Amino acid sequence: MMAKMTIKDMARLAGVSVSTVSLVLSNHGYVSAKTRRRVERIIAKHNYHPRQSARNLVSGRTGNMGFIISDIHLSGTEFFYSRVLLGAELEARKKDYYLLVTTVGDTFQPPQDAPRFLKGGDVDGVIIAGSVPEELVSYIHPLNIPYVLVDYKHPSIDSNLVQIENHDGACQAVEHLLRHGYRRIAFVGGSCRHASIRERFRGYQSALHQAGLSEVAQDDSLHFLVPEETTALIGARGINTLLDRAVQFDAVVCANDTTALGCLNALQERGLDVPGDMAVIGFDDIRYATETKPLLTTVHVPKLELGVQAVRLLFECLENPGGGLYHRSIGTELMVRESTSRVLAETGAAV
Amino acid sequence: MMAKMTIKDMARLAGVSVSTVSLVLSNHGYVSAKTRRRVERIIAKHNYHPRQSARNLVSGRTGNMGFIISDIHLSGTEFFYSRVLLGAELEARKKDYYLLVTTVGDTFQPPQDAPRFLKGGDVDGVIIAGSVPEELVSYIHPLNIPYVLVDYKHPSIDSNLVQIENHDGACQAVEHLLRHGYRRIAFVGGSCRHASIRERFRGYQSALHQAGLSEVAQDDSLHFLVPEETTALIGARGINTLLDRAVQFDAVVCANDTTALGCLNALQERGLDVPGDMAVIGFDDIRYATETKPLLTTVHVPKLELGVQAVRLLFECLENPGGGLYHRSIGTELMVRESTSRVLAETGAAV
DNA sequence: CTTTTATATCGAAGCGTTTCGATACCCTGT
DNA sequence: ACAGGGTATCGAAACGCTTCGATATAAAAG
Repeated sequence: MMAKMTIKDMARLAGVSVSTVSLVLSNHGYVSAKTRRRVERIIAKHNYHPRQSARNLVSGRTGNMGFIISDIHLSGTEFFYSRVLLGAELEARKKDYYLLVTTVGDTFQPPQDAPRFLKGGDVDGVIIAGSVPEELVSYIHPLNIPYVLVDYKHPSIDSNLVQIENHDGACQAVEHLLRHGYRRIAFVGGSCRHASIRERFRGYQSALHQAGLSEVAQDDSLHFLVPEETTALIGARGINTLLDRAVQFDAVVCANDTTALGCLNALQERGLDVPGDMAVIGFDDIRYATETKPLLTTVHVPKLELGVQAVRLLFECLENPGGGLYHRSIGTELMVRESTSRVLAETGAAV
Repeated sequence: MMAKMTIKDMARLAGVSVSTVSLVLSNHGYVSAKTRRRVERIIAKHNYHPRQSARNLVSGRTGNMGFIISDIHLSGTEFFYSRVLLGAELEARKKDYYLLVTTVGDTFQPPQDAPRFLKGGDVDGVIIAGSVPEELVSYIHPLNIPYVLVDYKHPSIDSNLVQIENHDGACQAVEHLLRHGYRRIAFVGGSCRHASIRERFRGYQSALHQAGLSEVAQDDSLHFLVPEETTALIGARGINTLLDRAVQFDAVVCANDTTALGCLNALQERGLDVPGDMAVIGFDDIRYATETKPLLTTVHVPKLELGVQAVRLLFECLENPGGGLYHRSIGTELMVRESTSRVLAETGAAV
């Protein structure tokens, strides 16, 4: 169609200088109301938009932020990080930033596998969502580019962090079960190398301690923890393992919802009723939690909010360079649904 | 740390002109082996990388492609489009392109809701994954910017397309069921406004026709189709509706795996055995298909490949402007697992 | 009525690249 | 010995924008 309009064209058409048009655009210096109107009309009429690359060139910033996620997390396990991405996008959009999304595999060779935007300096900051190879963090850290980790933590490097209150969430879960009369509470989960999962397990333990049930908290025959990525299969295997051990338990806290789904299936298959014979509680509140039978009681994690806060935090780093590290904790909320309502069910029956 | 290195610094350090460094970088004109080596050493030593915005400014291109996906698809339903995104990213990376990811809601008001990168001309092309508001396509189409639709089609506007061979896939599914002796085959699905789902339904019908079972293909009491987005709940509702109609059927083809999961759950709850009493077959081959009990037989859709092809197609458009429209069809593959293996099960029992 | 001060506009430099001639060299072939 | 062509290098313009003075006018202050 027509050639690309530039700021020069706008200036010519409006009968003013290029600088004036720029001032109108940026709302910076002095421009008379009359001139401003005229320029704005011309701009609107020709649907002119400044070229970002030109702006970037002079401003030195890029207007981009990198979003790194492991390929497994993006598309392999659950919707969790997609929602974090969505939240980040929405927030970045507000500040007119673009998200450059890239993925990393589970191995990471420093120079080759590094996202291009890091080498090229094409981003002003980076968000890393979920667990990634440690080497990635070690690589980025000395790069002197602001970055924030979401739901992940490097074992030795201190970074900007947006975290879930996993400990507290797991406590809520256990306390809920205790309130409903469950006492022998098991824990099932995969991915125990992930800090979040470990925190959940600790939260589970400390809530039991608090309640004077230390023998349950300590009883490893009630705990199924494996290093593999969490899948429904892991959950099923966990439940079956515990049941085959012939230990007594009447409830199970799962490391996340995916695991819980596996538990639900396995229990159903073995003819056990949930929540009649056994309560099941998840963590994350992914969508399937509301599509199971029975509906899954779980600890809701505000995933969008994680993304939003990550972006906000990153902006704070940008505006305040050398301002130390920030940590942000995002609270959880217990969603009571059907998989734990033994008491409610009984009450219901009594009515 | 140290200030940003520029091409000038490299030139100075290597004792050559800026243009020579540029020539080395781009591998274009004549550079003596000796000079090239020297320049390359300096570049490597200082870890210099050309600023993308400067390059873009002069080249006129942006090095970005837009990736638009509805927020529902990104994080609401299934992993399907996340994998398309992943495939697209991997392919774009090969050509040194960045993906600018953005989402659209289910309503779309032309100027305000339009992705910024479209207005600002910050992308060289656009990929649209999954169904989006029609207005989005109407908006982009006249913009004179190459775009390709993945697994979606505007009702009246002709676009570059990457499509799934839905019709064929559904035929494969039905033929598989027929081979295994199933005859009264139902169809359950949501989102029937989506072209892909409709094609699957048509494929289902035409395979039945081929087999001389037109009365099944035409019998609407065997078909459950609703306009809502597909969820497991829809699948459960579908199965229950059909069963409550008291029509005879021994197999069900689902519009996608999510629906199939709902069917599986509902059937189990009603005490029906799969595949003993009823075969269930899905479409898409999402990860949960391999985590159900029984494992779900389904039509595999190569999701990564959809993304890869979309990017390739977009590049063809870029290299060949005004070269007409391209259509690409991606084939499917039947994954026979447990939910349809009545014959195999019988055989197994007989052994 | 002159001196400040605030307001309005503009020209030009500069951001970091690529690319288009221009220049200079060294061979070859005649 | 000289035209011509391949090789090697460079200077300068251009890409589209922001921003820093400079200049000019009008309003406020002395």
